[in-house]
Amino acid sequence: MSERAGTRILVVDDEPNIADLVATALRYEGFEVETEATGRGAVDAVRDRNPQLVVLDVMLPDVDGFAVQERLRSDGRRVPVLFLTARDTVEDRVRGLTLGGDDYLTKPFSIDELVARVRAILRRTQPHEASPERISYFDLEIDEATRDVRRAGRRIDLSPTEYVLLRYLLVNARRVMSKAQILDHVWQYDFGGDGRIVETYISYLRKKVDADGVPLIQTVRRVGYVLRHPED
Amino acid sequence: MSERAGTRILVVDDEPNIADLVATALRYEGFEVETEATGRGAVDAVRDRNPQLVVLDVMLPDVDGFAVQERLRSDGRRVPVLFLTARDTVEDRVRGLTLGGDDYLTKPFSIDELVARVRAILRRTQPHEASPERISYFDLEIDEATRDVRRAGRRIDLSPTEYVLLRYLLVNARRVMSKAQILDHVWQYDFGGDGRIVETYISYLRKKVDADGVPLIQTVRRVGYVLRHPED
DNA sequence: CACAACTCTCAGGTGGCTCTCAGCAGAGGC
DNA sequence: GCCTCTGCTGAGAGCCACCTGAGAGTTGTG
Repeated sequence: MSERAGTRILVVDDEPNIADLVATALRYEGFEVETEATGRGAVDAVRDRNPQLVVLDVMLPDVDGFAVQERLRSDGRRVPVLFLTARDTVEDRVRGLTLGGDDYLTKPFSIDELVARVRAILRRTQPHEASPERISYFDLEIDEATRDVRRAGRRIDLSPTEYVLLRYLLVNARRVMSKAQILDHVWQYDFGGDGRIVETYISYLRKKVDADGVPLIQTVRRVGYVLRHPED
Repeated sequence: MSERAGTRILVVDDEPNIADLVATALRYEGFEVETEATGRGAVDAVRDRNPQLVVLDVMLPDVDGFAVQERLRSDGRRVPVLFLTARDTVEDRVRGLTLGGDDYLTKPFSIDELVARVRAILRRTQPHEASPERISYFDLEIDEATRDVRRAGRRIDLSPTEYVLLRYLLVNARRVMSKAQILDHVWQYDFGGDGRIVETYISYLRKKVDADGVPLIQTVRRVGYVLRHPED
């Protein structure tokens, strides 16, 4: 975490709610974050502050995100970009993005997914930056690169939502997370339903992860859920 | 990757988009890349920087690519060249190129094909450069030199696109690749369609590659495709 | 010029994933 | 022990990602 203290990230979105949401989440992860609302401001901010990564909305009021990237390129800046796009804008204009270490995420996204992408990009561009590809607790392990999930060496198949939920619990192993926290991190930020969906997905996970072996997914009544060994 | 860190490549194209595309892709592979937009600039850059390989557009505003090559030869430079040509130009003038360690690629090309050619040339000219001609996973193997594809020893016939797609999955075995990534790397850079073509070609590949034996080409719903043994 | 190979589009069908809901079980308070 | 509240889980609806066969258009070849 402390290695991350010097890592500057610029977040560019004209919706203050989204910019705040993303900035807050990234600051909590230990990054230094600044926000901009316009393409023009983004170009200036990159010049001034020289961030290691830009989170960039494609739909901006003045210059669109792709133009901002080209501007940065022609400036000779090699800063990698994580684009935020609407679902229907994606297919056609995203071509070529994944070549240079850039990536994209469709709105609405989940915070945990955003953080995971940010980490993945920084891992590629700053290899010395310590942020492990493998996360494990007891006999449960996740490989971020291959999306492999293993319990005692045996491979487990998870759906996307199940995977993000388990990763969230694993990263916060031994810490009780409330249903509200889980909803905020794992589900898309515009999710309208209530916390009962978390119960459902916990149930799915238990069937797959805790099927054999000690149960690692624990309920803490009226508080939330933890990933923890019963005797730990 | 680290052996490649000292390998300098010069990219010469007067269209900035193409030069950027190629440079970005090669940098991502770990090469040191510089770009030039003119034949004259290319000759100077080769003198100054002494690259191990030149990627050279045949159609340049001032001196054409072949003339640049002759100029380099008469300078006593033995640097190998990968020519980029339009489909309808100069099929005849390109013949005989492969004798000198050179090669060519017709525009529009796919990034993965370009990278493969670059690797092949460097393999020939810098034999110590570690980059295997054979790539294999489980009982599936391909030979880059002969374009042989074998499953459990049995030869498999693939169309050009099928081959590039399979090679991409094979190089990234056990890693889930999104349709966007596949499109960016495997299809020609000017392809206008959407990701459904990937589904079609995955279907073709399955019929040929996974016809007998365990299915290696796996769908990860809402994420992408992987080449992976089911129990691995 | 006919034929074969290849690329790409499209539409119908299928199944996986997400989410809702209701009934049940277990924990904790009294 | 009884009651209430919280959480668990099976069933199922709806959506949409994906699969595949058919065919059109193009290019290469004998």
